[in-house]
Amino acid sequence: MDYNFSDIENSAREKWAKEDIYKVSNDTSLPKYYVLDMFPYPSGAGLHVGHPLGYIASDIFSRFKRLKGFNVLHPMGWDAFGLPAEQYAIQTGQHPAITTKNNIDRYKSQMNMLGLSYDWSREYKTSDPAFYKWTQWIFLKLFKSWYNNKTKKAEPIEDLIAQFEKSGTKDIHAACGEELNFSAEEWKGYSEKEKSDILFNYRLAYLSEAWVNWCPALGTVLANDEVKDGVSERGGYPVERKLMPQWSLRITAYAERLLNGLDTIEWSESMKEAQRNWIGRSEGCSLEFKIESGRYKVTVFTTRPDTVFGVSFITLAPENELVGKITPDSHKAKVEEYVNLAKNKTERERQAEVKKVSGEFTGAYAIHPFTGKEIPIWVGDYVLAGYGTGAVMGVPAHDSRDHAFAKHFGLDIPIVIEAPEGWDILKESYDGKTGKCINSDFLNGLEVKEAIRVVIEEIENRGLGKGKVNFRLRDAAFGRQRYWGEPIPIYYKTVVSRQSSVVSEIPVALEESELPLILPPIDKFQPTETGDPPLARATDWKYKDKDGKEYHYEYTTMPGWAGSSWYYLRYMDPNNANEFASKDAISYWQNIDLYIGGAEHATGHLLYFRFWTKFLFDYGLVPFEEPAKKLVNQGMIQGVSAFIIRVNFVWYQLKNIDMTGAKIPAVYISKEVVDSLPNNEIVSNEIIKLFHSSFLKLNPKFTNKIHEENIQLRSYAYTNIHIPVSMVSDKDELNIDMYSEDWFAKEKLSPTNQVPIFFPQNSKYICVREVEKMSKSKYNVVTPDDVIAQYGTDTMRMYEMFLGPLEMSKPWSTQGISGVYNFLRKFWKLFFDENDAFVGVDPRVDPPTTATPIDTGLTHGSTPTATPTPIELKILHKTIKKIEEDMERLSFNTSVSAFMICLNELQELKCNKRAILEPLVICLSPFAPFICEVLWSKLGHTSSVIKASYPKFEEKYLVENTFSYPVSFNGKTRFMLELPLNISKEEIEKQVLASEDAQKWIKDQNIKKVIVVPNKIVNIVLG
RNA sequence: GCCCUGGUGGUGGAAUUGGUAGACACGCAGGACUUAAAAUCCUGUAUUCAUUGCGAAUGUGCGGGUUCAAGUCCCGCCCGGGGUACCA
Repeated sequence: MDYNFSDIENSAREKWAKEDIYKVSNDTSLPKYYVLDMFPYPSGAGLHVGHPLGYIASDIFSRFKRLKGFNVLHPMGWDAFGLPAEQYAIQTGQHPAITTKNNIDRYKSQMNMLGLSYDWSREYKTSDPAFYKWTQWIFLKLFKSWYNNKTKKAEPIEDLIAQFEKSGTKDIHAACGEELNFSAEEWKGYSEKEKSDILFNYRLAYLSEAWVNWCPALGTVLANDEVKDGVSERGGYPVERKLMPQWSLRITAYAERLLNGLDTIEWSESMKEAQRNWIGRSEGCSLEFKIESGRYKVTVFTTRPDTVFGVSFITLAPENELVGKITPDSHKAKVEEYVNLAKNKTERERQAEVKKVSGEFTGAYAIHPFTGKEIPIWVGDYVLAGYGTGAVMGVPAHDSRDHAFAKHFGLDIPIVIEAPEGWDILKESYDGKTGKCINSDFLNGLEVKEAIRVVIEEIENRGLGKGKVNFRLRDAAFGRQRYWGEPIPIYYKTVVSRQSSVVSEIPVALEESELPLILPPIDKFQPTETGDPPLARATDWKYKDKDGKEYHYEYTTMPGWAGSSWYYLRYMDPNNANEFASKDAISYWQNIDLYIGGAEHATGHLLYFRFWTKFLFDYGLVPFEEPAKKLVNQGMIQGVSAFIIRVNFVWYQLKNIDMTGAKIPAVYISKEVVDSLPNNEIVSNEIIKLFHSSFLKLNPKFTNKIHEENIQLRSYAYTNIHIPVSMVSDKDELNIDMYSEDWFAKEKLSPTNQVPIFFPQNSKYICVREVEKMSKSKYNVVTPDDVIAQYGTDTMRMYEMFLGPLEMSKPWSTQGISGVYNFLRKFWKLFFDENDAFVGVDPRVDPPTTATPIDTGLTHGSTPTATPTPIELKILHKTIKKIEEDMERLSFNTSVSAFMICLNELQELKCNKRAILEPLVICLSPFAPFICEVLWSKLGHTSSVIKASYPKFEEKYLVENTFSYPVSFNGKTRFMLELPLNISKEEIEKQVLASEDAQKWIKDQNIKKVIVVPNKIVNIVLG
């Protein structure tokens, strides 16, 4: 009986569907284990071969944990809100909900094809009101909270209001936008609008005028992590800086906890580092400089207060409010011109001009707090408005940017640190190097580290500033001028101010009972003519109060990362209408034990979902501070693209069609062309750019082939590569001719269903191979569908694991897939005898004598007739142990090879004993569930192999009484010597030295030393 | 620039705590079966030299070092991948 993967898959699928095998219960006494994949945004392209890498790994691990007796939560859902669906809607008018649904269906069928063991009864999509009700609910919770720096947690805003009413801002240590000072009386005197504005300074979800990343092409605001190199991550459109009212989340309040929490979780070092850098904690102090005129003062933040005597100027950010206030009339025109110029620059221009020094003298001077000297105040766009105080003290001798600035404008460069050797004091910053203060009054002679401590003390004593910790992390922009997202549950109440009778709007939160605020239908997805977000188009979408008065809702929607910030909790209790998840469900499942997903979410999702978890923790809504104990980032499977540049093609008409009904064209490359391919065909990006106008990009199958064939150019003759006709559609430009069938005859090739593209000997071309992220626009996408159709799911699963370590990125290639396929075929054959019947395995004897853990669901018999030999048992238990160890460190590639080794050895012994093969089927089942399920039932089990128990490893079968010692001389291994295990070091040494082989190597040389490491090695040092 | 990663045969990769480098697989070469091909099976396969057999030397990006012993640890470089970028 041959290995027929499609029959096998069908029969296994049928069985699982009947038993609803992946259903997970919350109500169990078993220990829990939570394995989660980052849920995907279902894009139009479907899954490509890169997606399953993580899914397969987590699936194998889940199945393994189940065999080990855990109740495993392994769910999947959909991150359904997002930009692409809306962009598509704008272009086509098709509602994003429809596109999204179609895409989800496609994804789901592909996932099922991969045999992923998700409990689909827990599936949801973030765009479903039953789900986003709770996203809105958490938003409201944030809106109604402030962060108390004293208790280090979020607290209800009512408590803060109560304190304001009692004693104003006295003794309040809150995370806030700016430090405010008012008394209880003042607070009580404020208008409703003023109170609302003040509270926004403290709320964790707040509305404020903020500099945002505005993307005109997308018509929306983007978060910092959605902007790359000054352009939008999605689409690559230019991004500008714009001041506008903006919903934000006060993630900065959690900066310290987000940073410290990293030490408690098992994430890769690079991931933690990326988050640490993004949070960017730096210690230093604030320092005030009085301005000459006396009315104003500048506060700077510095990490190097020890260099305070080296300050020769102060620079303000162009956006700093002080600029307008302190600039004397004599300098006003020039300064304003500069400020406007700087403000109007796009992010990209600003970044591109990083190395260009620009600035303007304000005409104002500050007084040095220690020397009393006058210091000129400048404006410069190298100072960022959003970081620290938007002002820096210029220490040109010890900071490279200040140095460049001073040099450019001819300012003084006083040296205040003695440069130790190896430290280019003008160019490099201080990073743990040592140096002593000079020309610094009371700091003279002190080490940098010590000087920082002393000077901060002095600054604090004189009331000039205080030691401070600054974070690079900014609050997260939370509003998008978009339709396809969660509506923000806020409406705007109009109020008339008592004093001025000015009408203003106050944002008011919906009541919990009014949730969800449902996304209304709209006719067009563009912004309105007045520039309002698309939601302003919604008709009959108003908040009505008790008196029937109508107010408009917030028009912006939540960003893509809102739903994903808490989604992992919903799987625990997905249909709960009263809570985001019940307390019982959360306390059973706890946080994620293993989280698998792409590393590209390092500073986005992975930071936000830690933030939301900590927030929920503060209210006792979840009993843990970190959402994921262990995180593994699967590597990216890259696409390979080939570029054929300046080439003449010869075209052959399609004749046949393949089994799916599609025409399969192919490409032939002549021997001459291949022979002349440069060995190193990977040309740098520079060349690609140079030829950008004249190359044709080819489909990945073609590319893989080029990749493979180049390796073996010597024996290379011809290759045929499938290539979609659409890919060569610009054939006119490529001078493509029909080619005759004679040519095929001559070349001994079959022209059936092939479109040959011929590279004549004299054509000029360059072939370039490029490895990059798979993307539809790059024509380098390979879907798992084709691979599965050809080799089956079990092969696909094992092959993706066999490619290499999970975390490593690698280009996709099917080179080597036959190794895995052959393995499964041979494994299958092990169960059948020469007559192709499933009698190869010995039957069991009726009636059962003893119960063993592996005979769950057995219909007949229990004791195998054939007794396994010690060597067979050794092979089995060696494998059981190895797989278990590899699982612990998620080393799936080595487990696959362990199975191969095991099979090779059993094949050698022609072993077909039930006692060996039955446990092996269980071990292999997480990797190749289909074949194992079918073999399992052929072995006589009625229940699924999924319900089996992982075989118990028995050390006793591996015990050896001899060890084969490698004996080396001066570190070089010369021969092996088999010795008993239980003899002493001295005895080993004696026996080794006495051996014939050793004598041959020693001859008359002097033995200096003999190192014996029991069970490892013997090394003899001669000389 | 800074931070993180990685660099091992023709290829993907293995070597888990410093202890036989190259497991496993692909590819390739030779052989068996076959009219032939495919499939399958067997043998070989790091490099160089030697080859009648035995062998020998070199070898984990480069240069040093520690050690009886280094792919693994230390110092200094080079190259690839990812992140970040006036963060004071």
